[in-house]
Amino acid sequence: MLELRLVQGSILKKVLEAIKDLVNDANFDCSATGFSLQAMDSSHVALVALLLRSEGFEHYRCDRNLSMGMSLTNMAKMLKCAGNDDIVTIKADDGSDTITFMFESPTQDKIADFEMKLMDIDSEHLGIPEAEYEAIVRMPSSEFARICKDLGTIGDTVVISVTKEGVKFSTRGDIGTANIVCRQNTSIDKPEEATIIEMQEPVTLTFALRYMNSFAKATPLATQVTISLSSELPVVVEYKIAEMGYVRYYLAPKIEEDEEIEARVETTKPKAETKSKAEAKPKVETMESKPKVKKTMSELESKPQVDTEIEAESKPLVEIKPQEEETKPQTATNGEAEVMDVE
Amino acid sequence: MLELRLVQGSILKKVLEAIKDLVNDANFDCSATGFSLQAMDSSHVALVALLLRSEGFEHYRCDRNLSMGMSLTNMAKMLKCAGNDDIVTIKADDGSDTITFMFESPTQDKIADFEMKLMDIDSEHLGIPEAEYEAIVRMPSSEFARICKDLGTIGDTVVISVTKEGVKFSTRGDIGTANIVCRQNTSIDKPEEATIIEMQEPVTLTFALRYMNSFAKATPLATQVTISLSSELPVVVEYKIAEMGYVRYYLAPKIEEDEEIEARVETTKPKAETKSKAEAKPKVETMESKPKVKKTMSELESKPQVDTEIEAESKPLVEIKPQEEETKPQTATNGEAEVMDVE
DNA sequence: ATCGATACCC
DNA sequence: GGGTATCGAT
Repeated sequence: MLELRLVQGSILKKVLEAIKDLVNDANFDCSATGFSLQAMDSSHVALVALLLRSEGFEHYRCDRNLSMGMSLTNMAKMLKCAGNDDIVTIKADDGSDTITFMFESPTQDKIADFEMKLMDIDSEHLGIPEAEYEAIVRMPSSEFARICKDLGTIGDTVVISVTKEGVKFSTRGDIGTANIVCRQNTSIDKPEEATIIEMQEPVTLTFALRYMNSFAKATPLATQVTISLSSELPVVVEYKIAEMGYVRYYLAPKIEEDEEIEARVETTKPKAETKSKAEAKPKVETMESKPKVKKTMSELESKPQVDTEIEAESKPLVEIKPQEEETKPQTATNGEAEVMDVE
Repeated sequence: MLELRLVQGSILKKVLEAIKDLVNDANFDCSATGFSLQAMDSSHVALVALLLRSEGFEHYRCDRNLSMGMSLTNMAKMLKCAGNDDIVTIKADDGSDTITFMFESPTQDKIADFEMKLMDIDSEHLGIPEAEYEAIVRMPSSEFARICKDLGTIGDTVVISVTKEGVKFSTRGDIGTANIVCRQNTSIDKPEEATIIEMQEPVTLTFALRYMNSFAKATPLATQVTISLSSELPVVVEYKIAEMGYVRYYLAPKIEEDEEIEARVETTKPKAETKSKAEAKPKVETMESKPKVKKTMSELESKPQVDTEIEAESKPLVEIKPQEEETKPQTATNGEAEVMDVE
């Protein structure tokens, strides 16, 4: 028996808007600790981790650990039917293959319940390491979203450089180039507008704007976003959910090549294990971009699904593997099992 | 070396929104006088003239006259990346084939620079005559925009009639007819809402609503619009830009035929010199409109490009020529050189 | 079908 | 000025 009552139902609505573009189907894990999810995006390039701690719910009953496979698309559809001020209750009976979402209007004059079929999703629980980051940038989430959106109109990738002066976002595209520098500012009176940089080491990394813009869908969840960067590690983009937990996105950096190296790569065929695949949806653009060897965070070491372990604070390994661009699902090019069978 | 600093950067954003629909590529001319542009719309029917006087800039440095060809589409894209409160600086080095737009947030915490390639646009500088107009209507720009939009849902052309009582906008379409009369009102307390008519002679002229609605994109630039009308002259629709200059649109009137004449024209093939051409982008609309003989302001006497002459106050001739609907570029039907080579 | 742009409302 | 909703484009 599962019964989770969330007074601020809009949080769940926003959470689904924040992840449904990236992940179509996923298992929600429910334990005494909280309600959580962890999934690779459908192209196996990025990873989403959600945690809603039990303390954040008005009422939280979870008799035994459950892993419930859901279509996030359909779940989002149902949650859209909840008013922003509605109280949302999630219910599931033991052994049931459905889940129920209940929406109560603030006045209690309207009570709705939506039942959704669960699905069997074969995923393994991924371990995500705690890591030390060379630079952590904290900035207004809306500003980060605006920058990613703007740069996305110019180019496909963003180079993020952190120095102690500030953080620079750069891109380059057919129509020109763009650089946006945000200086550190400890806005004391308006902490929501602060930009704070904790930096051990200057870092410069490159990422696909396409994913950054997907991550930015979480903007309504938090006024601030935290971007944690280290060379050779996936970036972590985190939106804290007040009193409850977070949505975190992980994305492996692309290997940045300067022009010369790029030229060399052209003649050197990408090796098999780099899994260079054609981009699934080549944008209609000058296809001048040479094939590049990219790094991917494709396979995370899968942790045996001991249980429906909630805490993401466990510390297994993350292997950085060569990155592929968005791939057609399951055209596995090596013998390793894919992390998820569901795309 | 060019460096223009505009504190109210939103003006430039609005200017581009106001002209980019009409003109795809154009030369910006920069001289000690100011920053200006003059271009025919892509179908060579309407003309846009922009002037931003140097006095309106916080800092204005223009060592020598420059004519810089830009893709207005791309320039608009970049300016969209500026915040509405940003300070915008335009920079170009001598001999450089790029231009840089710098955006500074009001707090100076965010500084962006966007570099755009210039293009070589073969345009001649058009002379625009100062003319006496039989009637000048000054009215709220939003009201004018609303009228054009509304009439555009009913018909394709608007008949503007000015009498001393007021100005009447009329149209006729498949579903019926519409007449909107605006009476003169010298709103003293709210001058922005005034409608003022200066009239020597009653005037009635007909214009394509399609263009009027493009002109109305400039509405955010000014609370009032000025419409200057004379029989046989292109209408001038002017939006003043506070402290800086203006955006002016010129459009030749159509020859208005009543039903009987129209019927006759149907049987009478339009003469060669009327240059009736197929509409380049036939909107998905009931193509019942019979071919009509229209007047065009297609060829303005081109003034030799003495220099990057800024002032539009020079007074060459405008020849009123039979109007064509939007044409495929450069299917010239007579020996005269087209005014612009770039479409 | 999805995304982006635009128009309207708060 | 921001958010939402609708419409058009890809």
